[in-house]
Amino acid sequence: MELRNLITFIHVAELGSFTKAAEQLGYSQSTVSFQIKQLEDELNCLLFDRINHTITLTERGHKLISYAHQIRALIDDYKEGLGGEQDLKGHIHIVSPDSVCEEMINSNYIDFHQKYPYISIQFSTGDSTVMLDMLDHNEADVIITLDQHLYNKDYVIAKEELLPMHFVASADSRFAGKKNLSIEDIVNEPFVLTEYGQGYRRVFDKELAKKSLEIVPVLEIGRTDIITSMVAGSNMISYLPDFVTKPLIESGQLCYLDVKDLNIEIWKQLIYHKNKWISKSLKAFIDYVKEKEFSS
Amino acid sequence: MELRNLITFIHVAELGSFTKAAEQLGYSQSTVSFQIKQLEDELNCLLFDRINHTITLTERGHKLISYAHQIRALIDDYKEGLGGEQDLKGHIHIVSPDSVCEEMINSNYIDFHQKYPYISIQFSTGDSTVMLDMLDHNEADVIITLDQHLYNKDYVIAKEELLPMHFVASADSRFAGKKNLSIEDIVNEPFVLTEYGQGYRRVFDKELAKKSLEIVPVLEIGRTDIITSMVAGSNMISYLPDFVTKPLIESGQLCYLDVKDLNIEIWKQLIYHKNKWISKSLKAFIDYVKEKEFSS
DNA sequence: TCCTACCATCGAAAAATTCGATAGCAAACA
DNA sequence: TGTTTGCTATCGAATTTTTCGATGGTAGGA
Repeated sequence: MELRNLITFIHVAELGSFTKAAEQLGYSQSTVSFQIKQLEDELNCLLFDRINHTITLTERGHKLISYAHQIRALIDDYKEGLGGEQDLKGHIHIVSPDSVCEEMINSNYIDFHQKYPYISIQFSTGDSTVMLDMLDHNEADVIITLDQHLYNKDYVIAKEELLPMHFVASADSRFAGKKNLSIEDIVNEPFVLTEYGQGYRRVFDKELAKKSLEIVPVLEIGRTDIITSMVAGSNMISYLPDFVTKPLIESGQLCYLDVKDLNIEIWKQLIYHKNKWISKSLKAFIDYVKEKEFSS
Repeated sequence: MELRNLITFIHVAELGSFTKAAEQLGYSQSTVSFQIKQLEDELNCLLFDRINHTITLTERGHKLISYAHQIRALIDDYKEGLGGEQDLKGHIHIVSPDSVCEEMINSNYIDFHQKYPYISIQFSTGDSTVMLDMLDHNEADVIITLDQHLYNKDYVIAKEELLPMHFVASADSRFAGKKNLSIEDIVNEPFVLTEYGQGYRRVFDKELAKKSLEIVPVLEIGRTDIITSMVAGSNMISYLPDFVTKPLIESGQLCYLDVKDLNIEIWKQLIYHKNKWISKSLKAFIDYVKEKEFSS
């Protein structure tokens, strides 16, 4: 049974005429005859009595009408739903480094939820490798990386920005206020860094390696809030994105170290897979993140 | 949107694979690809994400699944309903002369209703001309005629029988018991007959005309129960089918007149239009009438 | 009686579906 | 590391289905 035939059937039944239905549908009359016959053959019963060139629904025809209407209604319903607001239901999985995740939840998520109450969001954290893998397996809808500048024809970069990075120490560190520090000056200090998997950590190590240097941190931990509070209360040094350290800088607990000779570019990138179907919900979310999470 | 594609879509979604769906449905894999693409093109959205040769339902795909299931369920439901008992719902319009109608209602209808409680029946009365016209306009499902033997390639005679006819008078009529009456003996007596439209009345008049005779009834009335009771209580004569007069003959209120020289054949025929779709209900009814209303 | 309106049917034309073959790609395997 | 396997996309050809126009028969109205 094909929908085309059911639609024709509805028209014929409503107009009580094959000919009129054909006109209305833009078919030839013989086509309508054929389509109805097709239905009748498949259902193995007559849908219309044809007596003296007048057609009347049979009992089964009558019953089919009601089913056909329901079917058509379902399809219309679905198609209408496609454009409508209720398309803003759904589930979105976003994966980002812990720091970004935390910031998002703290600053923006409530707003978003109020604006789109029917979109459910799953936040996960992961390092760049895992995140890209998740994109490849369609396990994440979008990811946010803090890493070197990524580019790959399989991915769409929805938005990106260069991320200021700083060495930070507690405000009363012996390096506080010193100008023109070199990386060599601090390379043997106790460091607390994010785990190696984290994008910017890897870039950091690699850049040091270029200078034949290596930093072995005394502590590695993903949670940047813990790192900053540790740095603030000890003589340890860390290397972190500005948005992480800013609050404690402003409150005077941390200070930047003026190290100029390490040239690292860390990008914050909002990425999804090029083959990903962007639902309305997802689009809303991406737009939201683009606007709120990225400064530019 | 065609149903074929929706069905394929359901299979693909359930199996999570174009290839497996193709096997299950007996299509080639390319056909399945094509069908899904067709759906997607029509709906102007992706139903599946295809990332690294693995497919996952998109949000819209997910929603479509639920609609598709509903649609399939409706169709299955209709098709199942076709064979089942619930097909024994319906409405039947039977038209017959008043006498037959009355007999049916009195003797058989209750039985039928108990056997098929969901079939609603409309009894109408009409004379032969009207009844045949109703068949031609699909206004009656079946008719029962009391008339000369009817035959026409457009009609199906479901059953027929020759109907004994008698002249009747009250038991104390001066003709009672007389043997070998001639039609001429009674032609000028007061007659009460059914209306002219009634089949056997017309046959009767025509047969008389062949003998250059005419009977002008003092009363014409369709209701045969009234005719018989009038005849029983007066000196009037009538000409009626045996099944109408039998009860009063048996109770001794009426008697047959022994008129032999009027050769009339009246048939009781159960007729429907050859193009009429015979629903299960209608078949049940026809079978019932064949068995109960016809002696043979 | 002619004319119009209606549906069924037929063969031809057009459109669609389907298939098989092929390619590209990733994952599993050796 | 290279090979095999399993998956989907795509292409052109073959096939099937759909559609059309023409024709025929019939009923009803003018």
